Amino acid sequence: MENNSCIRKEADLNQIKRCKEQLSEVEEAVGALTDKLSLVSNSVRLKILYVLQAEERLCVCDLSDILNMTIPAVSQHLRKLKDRDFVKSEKEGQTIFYSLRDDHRELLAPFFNLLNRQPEAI
Amino acid sequence: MENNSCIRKEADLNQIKRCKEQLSEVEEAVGALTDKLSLVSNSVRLKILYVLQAEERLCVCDLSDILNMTIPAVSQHLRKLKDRDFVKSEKEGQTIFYSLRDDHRELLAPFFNLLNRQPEAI
DNA sequence: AAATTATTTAAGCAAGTACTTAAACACATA
DNA sequence: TATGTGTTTAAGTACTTGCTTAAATAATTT
Repeated sequence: MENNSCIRKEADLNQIKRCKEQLSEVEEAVGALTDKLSLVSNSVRLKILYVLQAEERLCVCDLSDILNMTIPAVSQHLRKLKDRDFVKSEKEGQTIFYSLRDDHRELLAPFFNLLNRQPEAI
Repeated sequence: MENNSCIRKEADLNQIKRCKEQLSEVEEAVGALTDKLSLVSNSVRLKILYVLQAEERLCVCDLSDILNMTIPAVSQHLRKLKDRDFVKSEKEGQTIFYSLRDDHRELLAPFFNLLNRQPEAI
């Protein structure tokens, strides 16, 4: 990617410059946002977040049953969600309960709202 | 995934049943939402959407220059965005201009708002 | 201490993603 | 009609993802 010879004769160079500047300002924010969205854009993880929002807390075993998935599969999703501060865990005996953290409620709120409407709304 | 023998003795069966029911109601919506989020969760595509929102319209060549990527790489992202009704295209001579569609403005609005704040906001 | 229960971790693999390069296509101009 | 320009398409490939199964860990019960 060096041969930028493609630029049209009629290209608006000011527009291109402006876009580059605008993008450079949000570069970091774009990375932070897509990092989080890539977690939420998985249907299993979105379901986990959705039920946790409704139920306060659930253990790995509960989620495995609810989602009809193996324990390790669920556990691996939970780890990703925990690593990115979407959920927290608390141990009680040998059971580990997961619950939503407040960190990303603002990001998640519009999604939960959409889900609670008709599917056509999306 | 059949051996559901894991269920804890102390499991709240009503809670699990309730969760399953709630999930089955949003099943379709979850699929529709994650389908769209998986597009937006790519930083190149989010940048494309961001500049299109600010600039009304841009051609493939402009975007290639703005993003510092090859033309085919950009074109392939645009196709995905077009297939999912995020953008539309209009031909003018041999140049193809892309612009944002209104279809998913509601989904995108919170992201653009976040990007226009500080990176810490995300 | 041994066995059981709840969970995590690790290795392996099939599928998906995003790029690259080369070729094809469509329109415009010489 | 040949050449150049703007774009798409296709094939190949490196990387990532999300599952599976098996083994490891940790707390509880026998």
